[in-house]
Amino acid sequence: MNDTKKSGRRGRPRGFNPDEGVALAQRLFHARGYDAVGVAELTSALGINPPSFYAAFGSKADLFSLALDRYAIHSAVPLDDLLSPEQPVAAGLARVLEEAARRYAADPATAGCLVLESVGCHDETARAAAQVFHRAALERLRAFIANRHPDKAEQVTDFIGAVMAGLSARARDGLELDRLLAAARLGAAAIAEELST
Amino acid sequence: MNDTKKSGRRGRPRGFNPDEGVALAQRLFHARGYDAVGVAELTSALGINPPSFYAAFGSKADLFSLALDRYAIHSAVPLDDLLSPEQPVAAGLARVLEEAARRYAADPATAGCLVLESVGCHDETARAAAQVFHRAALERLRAFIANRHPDKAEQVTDFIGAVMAGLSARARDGLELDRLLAAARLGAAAIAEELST
DNA sequence: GGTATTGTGTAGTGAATGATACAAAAAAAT
DNA sequence: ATTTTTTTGTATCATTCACTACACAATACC
Repeated sequence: MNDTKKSGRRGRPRGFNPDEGVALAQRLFHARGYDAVGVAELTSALGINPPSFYAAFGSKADLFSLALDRYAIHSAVPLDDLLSPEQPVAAGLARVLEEAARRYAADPATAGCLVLESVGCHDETARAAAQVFHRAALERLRAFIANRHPDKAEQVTDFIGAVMAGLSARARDGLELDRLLAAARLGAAAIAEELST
Repeated sequence: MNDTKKSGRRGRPRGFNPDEGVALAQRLFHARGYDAVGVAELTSALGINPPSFYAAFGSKADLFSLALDRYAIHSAVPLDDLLSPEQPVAAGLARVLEEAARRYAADPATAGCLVLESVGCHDETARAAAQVFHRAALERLRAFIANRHPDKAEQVTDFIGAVMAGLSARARDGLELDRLLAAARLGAAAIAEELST
C-alpha cells in the first residue's frame, strides 16, 4: 500500500505518490481544461479522498501550478533548445512553429498547448499562473528576434504568438498533424519573408 | 411599464423587451464567455426574475443560440461582403484578416470573436451551437479559395483559420489594434505568396 | 362583470462545486 | 508500552449552479 519508500519520516506513510498525482493532473487539466476538471475527479482518479488531496497539494489551483511546472519541463515546446543563436532567426522560429504543431497534435486526448488553452480559464489564480508561462515564452521569442532584428521584434513576436495560439486552437478542434504542420510552415514562410527584407 | 407595444395579444404584457435581452446576452457572453455568465447575472442585468427569463428564452443555452444569431448578423466578420469574386483570392482573404483584426480589437470589453472563443466552452449544447457557425465560416472560406485555387484550398483554409483563431486569442489578451493589424497583414502576405506560386 | 390567457414575484428545488472537522489508523521516537 | 507525528476515511460544510412550482397580477375576449 505504501508507494513512497522514503522512510525515516514519522507518522503514517502516504498511500499514494504525489508526483504521480501531478502527472495525472497535468494530463487531466490538459485534456479538459482547469475549470472542467473537478477535485472529485482528481481524487477518484488517484484513488484517494479529499483530505489526502488537500494535505498533499494545498488546493486545486496549487496542483495546477505544479502541473504547469511539469508541463514546462516535459511537454512544452522547448524554446531554449530550439532557439540556439548559431542559426538564422527565421530558421529558429520555423523550428519552433514546426515543433509546436507536432506537440499540439501528438496526442488527441491532450491536443493544443496547456498554457495557451489555460490563459483564458475562469479561475483567477489558475489563469494568472498560466499567464506567467505565456508571457515568459513570448518574451523569450521576442528577445531571440530582437537580438538580430530589433526593429521587427515586436511585429514578428506578435505574429508568431498569434500563429501558435491558432495552431493550439485548431489542434484542439481535431486538425491532424500533417495539416497543422502545413499551416505552421506557411506561418514560418511569412516570417522568413518578413525578416529577409 | 409595458415596453412591447405589440398589443392585441391576450394576457399580461411583458415588462421587458426580449430583443434587448438577446443584445445584452450577446455582450455578456462575448465579454466573459458562456460558462462564466450565470442566469442570475443575466436576469439581474435585465431587471427580471428567473421565471420571466425561462418563459421568454427557454434556457441559458437557447438564449446563447439567439445571441450567436445576433452576433453573426451585427458583429461577426461579414465574409459574404468581403469575399466578392471580382477580386484576387489573396485580396479577399487579406480583407478578411484585416477586418477580423479590427473587429476583434474594436471593444476591449468584448475582445476576440464570440464564435471562436465559444467553440471550446464546457457546455455541450452551447459548444455545438458555436461550432455550427465556426464550421460554416471555415467552409465559406474554403469554397472561396477552392473556386480559383482548388489544390491549395485546404492548406490555405487551415492557415487562415489558425490565424483568425490566433488573432482572437491575442485580442483577448489585450493586444492593441495596430499590433493586431500588423500580425494580420503578415498572415495575409503569407497567403498572397502561397497563392502566387 | 366574468373568464381565459399570459407574465411576474416569491421562494425554493436538487445537483455540483471547492474545501474541512474530526477521529481512527499507522508509523517513528522514547 | 506510551507518546508523538502524519495520513486516512467518513461525513459533511457553505456556496453556487441552472431551473421551477405556485399563486397573484394584468391584460383581452365574451
